[in-house]
Amino acid sequence: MSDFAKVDIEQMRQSAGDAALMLRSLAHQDRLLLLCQLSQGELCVSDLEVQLGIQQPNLSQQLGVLRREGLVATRREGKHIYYRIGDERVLSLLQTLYGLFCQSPEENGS
Amino acid sequence: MSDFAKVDIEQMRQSAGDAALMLRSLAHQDRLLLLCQLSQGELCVSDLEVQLGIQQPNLSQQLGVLRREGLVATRREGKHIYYRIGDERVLSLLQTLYGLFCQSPEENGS
DNA sequence: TACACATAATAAATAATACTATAATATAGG
DNA sequence: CCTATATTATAGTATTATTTATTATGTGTA
Repeated sequence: MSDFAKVDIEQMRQSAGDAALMLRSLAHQDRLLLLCQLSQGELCVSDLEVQLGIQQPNLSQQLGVLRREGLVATRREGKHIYYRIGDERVLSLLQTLYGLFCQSPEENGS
Repeated sequence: MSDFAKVDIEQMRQSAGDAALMLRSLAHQDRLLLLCQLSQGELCVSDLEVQLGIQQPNLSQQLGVLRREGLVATRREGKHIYYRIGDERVLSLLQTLYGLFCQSPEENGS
């Protein structure tokens, strides 16, 4: 409830487009779970596959979405490919979402 | 980078589903703009129509999406229907998004 | 060769968009 | 009251795009 929209409408439109683009990548149960896991550290695909119980091609497809948007980055180590968060803004958003959806209402400081 | 996932995987799945649902409503340029406008105070449909330049039925359709998800609430005053933010979590998210997408990098405290 | 992962190529289902038309509600004028 | 008009919502629809799961195949590494 503070000082949004000191910017003009065209800039707002631009920013809203950018934000919507990122939100679209986040607005997916599995991808959100993936990012949560990765927010705690690097993991390779087979780790994620086990933890989330998603079939490999589907998993790879969702990781591809996140990769193309730059939300995750990768590193190869032998036969494994390790994923990590690749955009700091994702961490900010995850923090906010964690507060809103994963913490019990009592521990809210509002 | 703090203490995500103290919750078990099933709770995470549930929370991720809830969060994804809300994010889907936000992940849309026009709806995001609508919410930004409303974050500064009540507005009626025709106000929004002028400010955003969206045709009335389309606008009403997007408002309907937000209404069904409880993200906005309404109040009738004469012939006009005033919309306002109906879920505090939306304000939190807008704040975060504002910081990430609407402020210049220099004014970031990271 | 076999393992780990990515990509491709679908098919099926679902959703988004822009329209036009019409309905519902409220007020104003006669 | 009755009617007209303004504001908003809903319905119907055609078009297009997106998502999802699958199966198959490709690529890089050991």
